[in-house]
Amino acid sequence: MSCASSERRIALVDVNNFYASCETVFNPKLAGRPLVVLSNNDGCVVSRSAEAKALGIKMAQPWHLIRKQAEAEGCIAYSSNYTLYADMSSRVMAILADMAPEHEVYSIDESFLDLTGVRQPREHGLAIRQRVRQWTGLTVCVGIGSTKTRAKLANHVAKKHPEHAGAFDLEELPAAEQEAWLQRIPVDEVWGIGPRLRERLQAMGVRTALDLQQCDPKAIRQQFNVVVERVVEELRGTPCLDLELLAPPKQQIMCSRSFGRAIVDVAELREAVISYVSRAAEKLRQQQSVARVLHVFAHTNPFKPEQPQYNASLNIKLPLACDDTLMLSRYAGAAAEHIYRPGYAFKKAGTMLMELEPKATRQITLFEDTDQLERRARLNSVLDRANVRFGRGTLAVAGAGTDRSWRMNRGMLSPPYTTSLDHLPRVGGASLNQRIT
DNA sequence: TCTGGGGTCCTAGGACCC
DNA sequence: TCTGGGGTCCTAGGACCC
Repeated sequence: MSCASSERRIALVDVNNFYASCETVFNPKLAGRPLVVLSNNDGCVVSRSAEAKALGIKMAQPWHLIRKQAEAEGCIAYSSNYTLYADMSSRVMAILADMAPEHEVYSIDESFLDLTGVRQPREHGLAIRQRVRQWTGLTVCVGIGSTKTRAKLANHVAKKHPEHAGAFDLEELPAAEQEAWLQRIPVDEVWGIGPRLRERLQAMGVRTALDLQQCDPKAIRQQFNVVVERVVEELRGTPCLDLELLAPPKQQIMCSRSFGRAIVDVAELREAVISYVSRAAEKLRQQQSVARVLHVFAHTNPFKPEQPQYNASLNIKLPLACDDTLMLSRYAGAAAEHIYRPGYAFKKAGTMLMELEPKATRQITLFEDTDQLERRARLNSVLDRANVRFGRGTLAVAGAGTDRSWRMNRGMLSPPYTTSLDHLPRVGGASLNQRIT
């Protein structure tokens, strides 16, 4: 007995040009203009409006190399405003959660929805699109398929072919039409096929998504590995990847940054590393884990090969797994001093917390001072609450420095429109805040 | 002056053991 | 002359994703 409605249907919903679109929502004058959002330190292009794409601006291009030309063509650049994007993301995700029984938040702007059993999946996709647009001002595309990989492909079609109105269901088509679409899609547009695999596949004559789908999975496993084999199976409609409804806890937590200017002083390197490990510890406590290993690294600017280069890192096994900012800061500071070498211009440093385990089942050691641990836990919780309520960095360990002139550059940052009363958009000349006060 | 940050999974190969 | 073999664990590095 075949019952169409019981077949697995996965939708991939993603926001078009997410960061650039967030900026436009709050500054409508930007609509229709070429606009890019830059990575930290205003380094690379990480999001582009349709008009910026039309100018030929590519993802990940260093801004300083294309700035002159782009600005001459009327392109506007913004520094990335993650506070704003994270808030907009949670609004979109709340809508999606409401429109499907189960969904997986896959990234800041993408979500997989389970539409199995929905009678007209594509119509539902259009409804999702309509609601997100109305409630947030953002535009999403919806791709529907029997596996995650096919949903991704369908999403690609929805984005590239406006005649589908932003929602495309691969499975509602007859087999011949499905194949025709797959044949139009280059193999490296398939989820999981990057530049290296594309090269190897092309050498074998596998150029399109259809070519890859028609490969023998077992042969692919022989020549590549189990990951590529799963891609082929998913393309053929055999699910290998399930929806992950609950995000599993991270296995490692990293915080690293490039500096706004090079650091030559050990005291500054120490400050930077301590401020990064503080942030990492905050994330660690958020997921209620403790870390057993701390990794600290720093390096010079690889893009300046004429300058002396130095790459250093240190792994520290902690005496007990912990989530304590003060303790982690002490070790991170010592590590920074240990890897520091005079005579080098450091451009980037970072910390990683590894070998994480749930705090609840942490192994207790024989000699630990329980009272001290409890006092520290209370201190960290005050730290976290203050920083949530009054903004990141309100309370910090002194070792993280107060001047921080090495901090990243964000010269073109938009206001935190949605998360600060002071920056609510103004209507009729007066902000809500002014009326309140 | 100016080139991001944060993750995951898999594999190969070495160390070590019996 | 002739120099095992299999298992496990760990780590580094590759490849991918957004």
